[in-house]
Amino acid sequence: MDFSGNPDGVKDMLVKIPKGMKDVLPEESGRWRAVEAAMREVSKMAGYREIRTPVLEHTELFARAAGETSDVVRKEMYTFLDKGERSLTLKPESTAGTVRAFLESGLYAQTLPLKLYYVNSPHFRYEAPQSGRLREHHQFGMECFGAAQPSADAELIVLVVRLLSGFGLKNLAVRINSIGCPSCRPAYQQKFREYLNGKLTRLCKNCVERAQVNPMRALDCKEEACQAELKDAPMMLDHLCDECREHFEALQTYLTLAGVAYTVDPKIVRGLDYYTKTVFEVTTDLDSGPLTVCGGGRYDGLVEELGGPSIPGVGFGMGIERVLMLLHQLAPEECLLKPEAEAPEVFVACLNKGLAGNAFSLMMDLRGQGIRADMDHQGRSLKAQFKYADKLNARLMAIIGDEEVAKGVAKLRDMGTKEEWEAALSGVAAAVKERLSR
RNA sequence: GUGGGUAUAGUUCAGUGGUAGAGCGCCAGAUUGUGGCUCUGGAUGUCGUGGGUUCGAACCCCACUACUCACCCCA
Repeated sequence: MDFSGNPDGVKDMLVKIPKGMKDVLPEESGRWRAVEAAMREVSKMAGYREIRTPVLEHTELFARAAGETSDVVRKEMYTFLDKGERSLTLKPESTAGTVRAFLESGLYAQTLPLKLYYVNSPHFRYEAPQSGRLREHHQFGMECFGAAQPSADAELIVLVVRLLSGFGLKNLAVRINSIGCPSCRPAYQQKFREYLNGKLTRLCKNCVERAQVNPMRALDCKEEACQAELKDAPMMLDHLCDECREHFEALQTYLTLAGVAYTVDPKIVRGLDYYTKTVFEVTTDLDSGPLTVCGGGRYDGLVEELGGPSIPGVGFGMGIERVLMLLHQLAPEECLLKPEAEAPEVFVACLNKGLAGNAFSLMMDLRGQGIRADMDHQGRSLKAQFKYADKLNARLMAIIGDEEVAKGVAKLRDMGTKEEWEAALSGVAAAVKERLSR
């Protein structure tokens, strides 16, 4: 690439992807399509249907849904004013937009539950990028509206586990918790806040702040000192109301019925304020520590919070980049994800440029009959065409020289076995299909 | 926001003051109708940017920028 005509520095901006963004190159895109296809398939099997919501929403929507005190809203949103002075935000998560669409389109007036999924939904968070954490990432997510029963929570968790293990992923841990509901959480929060207030001098700066705005966040603080102080802290699980406790117990019964292993982790609280009752995470252990692949929970108050009727919801989000990252670490024989074949089935070569037209016609004929075919566009020598075809991983070659043209045939070569034979031009497609089916 | 690390060919990187290097990749030839292997040859660099020290800087010093990892938080 020649930038000699550009002033200094232009190259850096012009041919430079913005921070935290990533291109999906052809090398990778097949894997993306394969995981997306699997996600669509499991969704369909469970009666979930696809929804696509815009990348932009009104800033207020996320502030109301995620909660003003959440880190996402406080410091990680991509927010800007458009030309009409409206504050818009690139979505940091998809539940809020899904609820908005659910309400705005009147979907709640239809038969419930309504089960929705999205796949490859782009999300943006303005934060320092690092391994497994980009500013733009993509999520597969499922949301179920109007299902108050714990079987709906369990359905999602089981589906996630089966999806991921279907890819060949192992060492996945399902962790669940209940963070109560408006009838039991406030009393607990008061109690917990009082506990924290007695320890303020020994907690980290963040936890002191949390004690005021959102005390339960202190539970998953990574500071060892804080964890030590929290050892005897009151836990939400011990303060659930009857309804929440029964819900949580039933969820565990369903998971057991499905044969899904899980652990109860009373310290999972999640970063979004809208969750009620069930919260869960699916994590995997990397050298660098645990990595959350999927997180979700129940949000029975969210639809109402956003101005709709009182309709319960439950859902999750799964980071597609993270799933792909884990698949990448698997040994080839462990990875059960099979991207579709893209290599040419036939590469059409010609002996000299004068025969390029014949090769072109044959290639087009093969494509018309559903065969992936390719040819050289650089005027390469025959030898170089072989090398090129080899690079492309072509299964067969069809060679056209002056002799072949005179006889009205093409010479076929199996690139694996080196076998060669002739086929009449009109019968090349049939010969190729016969060979490929072996 | 806080703290590390890195920046040299298309790419991965070596090079600790004195001629700009290697592997891989790319192109060509050995093999004028045949790929993978081998051998031979070839092209490709303002050594991130700006300043300083020095007879001399890719190398030492300062600043800046970018990237990257970790913390925080999350998918």
